[in-house]
Amino acid sequence: MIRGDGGRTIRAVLDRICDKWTLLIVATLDEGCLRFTDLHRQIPGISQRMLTLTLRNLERDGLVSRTAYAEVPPRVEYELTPTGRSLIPPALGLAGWAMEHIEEIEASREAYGERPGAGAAGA
Amino acid sequence: MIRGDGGRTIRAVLDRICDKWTLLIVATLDEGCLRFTDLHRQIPGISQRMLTLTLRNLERDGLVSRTAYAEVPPRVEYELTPTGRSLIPPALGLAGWAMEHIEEIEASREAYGERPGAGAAGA
DNA sequence: CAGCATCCCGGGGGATACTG
DNA sequence: CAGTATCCCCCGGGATGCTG
Repeated sequence: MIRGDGGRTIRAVLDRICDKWTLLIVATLDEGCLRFTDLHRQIPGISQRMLTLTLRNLERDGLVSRTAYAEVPPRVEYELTPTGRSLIPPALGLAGWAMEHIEEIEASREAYGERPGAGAAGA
Repeated sequence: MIRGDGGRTIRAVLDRICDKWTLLIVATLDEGCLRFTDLHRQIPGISQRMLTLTLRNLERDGLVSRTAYAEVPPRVEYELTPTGRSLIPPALGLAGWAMEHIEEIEASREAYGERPGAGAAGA
């Protein structure tokens, strides 16, 4: 179950992969080998700072491999490791759920606040 | 696929359910109806502030229902809605992955830094 | 018991500028 | 091109205290 041994273990991993960008990067790398700039372009809102940091973490955790080619115009390619690729299916599961339910979630959020009696407790 | 329509839609939902506490709370509520204090105790690290806020968001998004009993010792019960319950399976998928791979992730993290040639680029 | 208000700090993370 | 370093602001989120 999700909470595992008191939630500790799972929390650790969840904290790691559930940040703002990790899943997006992993998902993007599902396409295959990509260079830094490619990733940067394919992931709209990300800053190169966060891209770098997140990639470093992913590399450190063994989910992504980094290959630098010592060429004059530097080229660095990022690719999912087998472990990283194994994250794709469950990530797809979550993404699937997200896509299936986003509309009712947003509808519910709209409705909220119109509540009879709900004091609309500030932001 | 994960990135959906350019990543926008999915990002929205992911940002919502991937925060530090949401999945833990949903997981805990999988047990059934729980009162505020019960939740507070079952989720070790959480502050009542974050518990309240996260519950409010979950309620707002229609994943959790809140029932307040107008009794003298106030009693409020939280329960997963059908939508909320539908999140359990994919969440379990992710949790399963986390449990299966946490060891190699932590091992990989240990190994990192010992890299031959890796300039140990500061923090 | 449930939970809102307030204070306050750390750090997540964007923008910008510089380097190999 | 692929980063790194710096500045700096914002807000996540813990601690505490008060109310119904």
